[in-house]
Amino acid sequence: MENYDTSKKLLSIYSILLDRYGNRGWWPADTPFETIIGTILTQNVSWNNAKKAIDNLKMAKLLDPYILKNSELGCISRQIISSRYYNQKAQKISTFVQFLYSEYNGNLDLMVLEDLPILRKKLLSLKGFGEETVDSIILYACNLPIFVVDSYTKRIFNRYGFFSENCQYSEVQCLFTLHLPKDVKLYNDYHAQIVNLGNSICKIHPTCYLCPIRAIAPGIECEYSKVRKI
DNA sequence: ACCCAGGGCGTTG
DNA sequence: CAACGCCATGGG
Repeated sequence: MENYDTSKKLLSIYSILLDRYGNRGWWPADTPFETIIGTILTQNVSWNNAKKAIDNLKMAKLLDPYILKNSELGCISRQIISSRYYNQKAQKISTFVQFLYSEYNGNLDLMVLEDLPILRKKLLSLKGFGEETVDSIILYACNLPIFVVDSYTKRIFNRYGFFSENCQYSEVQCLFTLHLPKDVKLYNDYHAQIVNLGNSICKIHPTCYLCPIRAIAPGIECEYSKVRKI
């Protein structure tokens, strides 16, 4: 937390969101394995669509590493059509469970013991697993401290003037990790609050992602010059 | 009929 | 490396 002002602002924004929306209780899943499947299925699709796909996998008794490892791709993709890009996502699920067995004997508890930077590098090497998905797995399934960045995070905090447009994932991630205490609970709920904000913003104000924060956070100003059409 | 959701990869210039 | 096209559902 080298820059006190930035730390103060970020903590202040979180505090306001927490007061207003309450702890989001992420990730919405029964098990860490379900969380991981969820991170794959929710790529560029609404959670509603991803959730349906997970429910279908459950009903088909497929939501299990061993079962999935021995399932045909078509068998998996049939159950996850609602999640969009279902063929690619079936492949990603298959890729992960094969990785889980080859590296950790199919045991997530062993994966969690891995050194964080090494685990991150290994997961990033899997086809279809980019930074956001990998960090979501590490934070929400492994409960290890890494800050997750998504398009909402970039959009919202860019408009607060925290960084320039078209910034790299790592730049945004550093903003949070350098200025917030390294706390899994905080990382967990902060990202959840941002997503919640992104999901609910349009209902509050159709043209400005910042207004809800601004409305509840006097003193933290929205840069309207940067506001464009959603 | 639009629009866009809790991305990532491969291919261009 | 940025700017695309591609993948290919469902709710508003």
